Amino acid sequence: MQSSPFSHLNDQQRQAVTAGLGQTLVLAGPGSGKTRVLTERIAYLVRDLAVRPYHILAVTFTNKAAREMQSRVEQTLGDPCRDLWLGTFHSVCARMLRREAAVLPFDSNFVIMDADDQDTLVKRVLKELNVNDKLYRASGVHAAISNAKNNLMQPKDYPRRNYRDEVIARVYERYQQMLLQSNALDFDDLLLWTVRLLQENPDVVERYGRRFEHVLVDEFQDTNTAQYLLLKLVSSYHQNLFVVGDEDQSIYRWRGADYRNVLRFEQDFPEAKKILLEQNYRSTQTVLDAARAVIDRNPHRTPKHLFTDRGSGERLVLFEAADDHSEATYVVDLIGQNMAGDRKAGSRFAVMYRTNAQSRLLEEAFLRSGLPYRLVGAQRFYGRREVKDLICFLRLVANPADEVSLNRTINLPPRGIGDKTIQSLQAAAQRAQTTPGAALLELAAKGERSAAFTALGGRGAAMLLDFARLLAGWMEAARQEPLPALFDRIVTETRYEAYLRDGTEEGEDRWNNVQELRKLAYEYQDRGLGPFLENLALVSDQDTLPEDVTAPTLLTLHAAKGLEFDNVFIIGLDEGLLPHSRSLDDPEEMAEERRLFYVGMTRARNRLYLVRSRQRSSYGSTEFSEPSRFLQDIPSALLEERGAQRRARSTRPSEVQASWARWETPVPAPRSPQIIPPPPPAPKVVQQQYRPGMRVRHPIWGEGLVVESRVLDGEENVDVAFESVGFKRLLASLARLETV
DNA sequence: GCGTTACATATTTTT
DNA sequence: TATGTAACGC
Repeated sequence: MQSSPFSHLNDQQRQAVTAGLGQTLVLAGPGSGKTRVLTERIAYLVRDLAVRPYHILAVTFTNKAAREMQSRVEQTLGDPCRDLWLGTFHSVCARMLRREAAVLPFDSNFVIMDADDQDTLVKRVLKELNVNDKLYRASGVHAAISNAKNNLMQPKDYPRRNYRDEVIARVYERYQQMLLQSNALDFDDLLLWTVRLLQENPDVVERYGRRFEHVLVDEFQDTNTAQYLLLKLVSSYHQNLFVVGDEDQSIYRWRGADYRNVLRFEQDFPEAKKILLEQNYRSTQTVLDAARAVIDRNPHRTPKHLFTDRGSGERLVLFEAADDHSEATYVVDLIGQNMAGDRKAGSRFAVMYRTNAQSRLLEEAFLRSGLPYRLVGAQRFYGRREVKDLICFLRLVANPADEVSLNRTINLPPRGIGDKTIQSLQAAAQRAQTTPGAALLELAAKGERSAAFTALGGRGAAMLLDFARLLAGWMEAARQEPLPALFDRIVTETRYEAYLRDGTEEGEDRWNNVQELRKLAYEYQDRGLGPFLENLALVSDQDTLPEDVTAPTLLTLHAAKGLEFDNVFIIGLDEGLLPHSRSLDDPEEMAEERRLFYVGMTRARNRLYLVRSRQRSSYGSTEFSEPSRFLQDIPSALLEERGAQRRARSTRPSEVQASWARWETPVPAPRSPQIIPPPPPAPKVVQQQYRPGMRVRHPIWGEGLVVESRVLDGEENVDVAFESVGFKRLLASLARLETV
């Protein structure tokens, strides 16, 4: 059937897959088949160019993407491809660092600290250095440190422009010291140390450079400075760097991601080939046009003209609810009606929102309606206290130098070791030039008669000795017994079960989570403790989510990236929420909010519902809100308005409107000018000249298509999609438009 | 050392 | 509103 091996690809995709040597930049719009391009490219290299998988490195951001790519490559090639080095940035780095630990200031069995641990550690340093933690909030300092690391700044490089910088630099320095003392790296370190490793060791960079004949990267727009440099280093020998991304889907700026790496790539490699994937296989043209109208307003991007052969499809629905309760009810009712009793149809729906807090009213509405739902993200399995507790016990066993884990577990469940005792242990360790963990183990080895024991003195010492013996026993068990046995031993010997199961329902839930974790440990019994811990640190929750493929999905816009659904609801389209109030004063952040909305819109295959509410309660108090500025950018020809205003005018409410009307609560009379609903359209004093669908010519921008035209304040406003510059809003009286 | 109460705080969270 | 943290008193 397949005459050519690439007959299933479009021209642009084929060009990308078979691109020659050197650097290649593939700008892939949403739904344009970028995963397919990446996997086909790998298969092409192996099958047609006889590149050994051993010489290929492919990097992604998520484990999910890595797994998917791995299995698709295997499918295409019909070979397990074990030598292919494919993984997330962080796992690839961890692997390299463990291999090359000989030239690094830590052991190959280092532990990886997650965001929680980093926070804990920052707090400890703030306390230790007597920093005013009201003025220097841990989260802010942590962010500053993380930012510095992402930009490859070490403590000594930290710019000290003011007193605050001075403080942060001091905290950073001590923080870094403590990590190394604990034989630990945080997420950012994985990247930072790898870059340093390659920069400072010519033989190492040459070894890896020679090995990786081809380097491929997914979601390139989300790379930070460290990752960008890493890619350059690792591809420095063969110079075959193939990156796929989309500036318009960069939504992790706040984590150091910089979509401008796309521009930097073009500057650094002027010879690079650039390929645009613009054919969309997911959405209707209406959805694409609406999304484009929104994203085209962002500066500094490559304009893209997404098209589809799926047809124009239905208009978007814009619904304005009276308050946030009816917003949620509207969504759930509509989903219920559309599912029409077919339980399995639920998976075709997704509800997306800016903040996790918004899921709550939705959940309540789902519960009331009796429909099942699937919530992505919100409370993270590994973040749960009891799960984290046990992970820390295990981490301590693997690496007794880990002070964060030691501090967390030493008095867990409460066994009479308080702050004071911990402090004296720390002091004793410092005197002996060792870590508290090592001091404990020594205590366990020598017992009551040791000098260390007497030095600690009194009741604290006895308690410490108890714990030290437990720890020593577990370490022995870790050497002798399989992982699940170690796990059980820890749970039993700490009486953790009794501590959790306090008779409450919550206690049972927590205990169940412990059982879940044990199951996972069981799966790792062949690989052992080290790999288990690394996996816990580097694997996200989405990977372990129980997949109920039949229920509607509730998720944040961030979590939605990379997914698609037949019907998408985006709720909370209000100023202050989307765009979020925190991004109002920074144009870069505002541009990111726009991208976030764009990502959400382009998840929809068929129908897109945009929902807002005139009033919503936050932190207990109720406030009025105005429609999101992004809504104005969508040509009204693409929208079907439903909801409060529309209902007032309509003589015969639709069934949907009738159903949500039950829940609607009366809107209090507006009291201040800014909450008065938009005025009714001004009376038409001008005859409309342009209609959607007409082709027009502009003296500068050339030909374009009228998407929408309406009369406002006696002026005809025309929205035109130009082939050259994209979307523009013009005044008919001023712009010298000609009809073609 | 531990449990209670008052109080501040509040995006997004691939790894 | 709800949640986590800090100070307080036993």
